[in-house]
Amino acid sequence: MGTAQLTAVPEPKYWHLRTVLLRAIDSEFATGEVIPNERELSARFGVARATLRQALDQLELEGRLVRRRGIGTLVAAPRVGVPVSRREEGWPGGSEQSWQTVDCSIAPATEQLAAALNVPVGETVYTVRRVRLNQGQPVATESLHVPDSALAQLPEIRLSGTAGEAADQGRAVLRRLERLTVEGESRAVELGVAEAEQAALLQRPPGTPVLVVTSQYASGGRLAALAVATYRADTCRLTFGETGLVEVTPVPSAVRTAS
Amino acid sequence: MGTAQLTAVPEPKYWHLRTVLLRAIDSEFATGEVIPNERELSARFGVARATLRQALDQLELEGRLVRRRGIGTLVAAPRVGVPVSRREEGWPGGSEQSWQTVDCSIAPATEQLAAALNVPVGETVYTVRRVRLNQGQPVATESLHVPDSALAQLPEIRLSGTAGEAADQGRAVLRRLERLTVEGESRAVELGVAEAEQAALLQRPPGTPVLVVTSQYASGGRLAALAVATYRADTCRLTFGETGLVEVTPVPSAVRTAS
DNA sequence: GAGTGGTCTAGACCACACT
DNA sequence: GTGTGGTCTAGACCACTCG
Repeated sequence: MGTAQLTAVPEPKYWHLRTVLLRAIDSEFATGEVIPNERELSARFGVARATLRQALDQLELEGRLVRRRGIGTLVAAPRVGVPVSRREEGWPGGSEQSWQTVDCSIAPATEQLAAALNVPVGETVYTVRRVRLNQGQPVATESLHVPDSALAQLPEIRLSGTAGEAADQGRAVLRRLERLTVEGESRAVELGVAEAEQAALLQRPPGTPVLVVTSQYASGGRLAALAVATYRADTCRLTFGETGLVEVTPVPSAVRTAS
Repeated sequence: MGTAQLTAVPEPKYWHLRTVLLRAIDSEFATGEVIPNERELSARFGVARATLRQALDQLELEGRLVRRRGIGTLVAAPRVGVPVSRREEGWPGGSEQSWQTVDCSIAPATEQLAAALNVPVGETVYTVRRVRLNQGQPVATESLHVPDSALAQLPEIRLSGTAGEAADQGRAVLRRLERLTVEGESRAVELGVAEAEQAALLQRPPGTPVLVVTSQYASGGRLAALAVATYRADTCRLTFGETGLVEVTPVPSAVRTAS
């Protein structure tokens, strides 16, 4: 008991390591720089590689590190702010260049989907899949579900190009949606992980943490469309700026006052 | 090459395990039920315990499982929808019972905080810390930063009770804020991890994933307050319902059409 | 081929909750 | 005390990127 009261609260090694590494990457490394490899770091700190990796896992979840197989571990760039609230961004017709239609499928509503769209089971539902790009990199995927009955009052659109192509069909659905007057929209955000399909579109391995944004669009007193978008949690900060009155501050994630 | 094309894409074991376990908890277990312990599951599936734990980690991140030391691993309840957009919820004065003031500190703005609030370094800033409760359980913590200059035009409030108490002081600041007319607010959501202080308030271990909500409130053409709230990512689904026209659907997280 | 991160193993001990 | 999840170890091999 001679050395008592040292680290009276035995904080886990990996958590302490995270703190040490966080300070290091904040002060000694620049964005995009590679930090020493895992075997060297684990040796330097006198821990097993698995323990060191636990610390790196945390920092990666926080978006501070990026690990690339065969390359190394890099200091991540600050997260990019991605607007999701304004209709111009989330709804077809706005800054179109940020969304890119992948394909479209037509199928009768499953029980689950029918309940979410508030339509009878078996009703025809269009599903448009899109990818959102930011500076050339995919940051989100989206599945936009539109029941056929919501499009019924809208004029049909015939495409000039090769009809029948999946992506073209998706674009046709989007064009018709543009003519819809949206009276209300509500959104929900939660944490999820990307399954194989979405992970591939995001160019990330399965299990990648994502922010799942569920958007409901109301028109004519009913639910006209349901969008489920998954944003890369490591690189994205979702912004809901109703009014652009105040510029978005960088990231005061750990704002502390000396109390 | 006799057994070729079997599992041509060698999916990691832990990912496959996750899929199997997910199906199991969806079909064979009820909310709150404990699933077999890790040592038994790892034996049953013929994998090391660390590999099994990797699968459980994923499911816990998705909010499907809750692990309690000394107890076991339980099937988690569906995430609760937590409104964060409407002023009545996030701004003082609304449904007061959901937020509980912890304490308040007064300090000159640090460089970082000054930049975020757009005030000169050293200006007096009130910081009110609150905890948001949902059905008795803490779901979020918040630090609300208010520069003194934003309160200058508001009448002072003298408390009837024991003045000087930290929580009372916080409530006094909140009461004054209620009288402020807010013209604009913008929000950002990103993924983070809870540090020691916040983790304790949320009754979770450090490193717990959280959804960090940064809110800016504008008044009189300037930034009047900055709130940084951390919501438990495992139990919360943040809802941004501008208009309550459409009820929020359960969770169509993996809505798929047979394509 | 050399170096990197990703996966997996088979153990060990600890902290905690119940009985 | 017994059983649970939490941490940690010291290895091994694989998949990928590069020169």
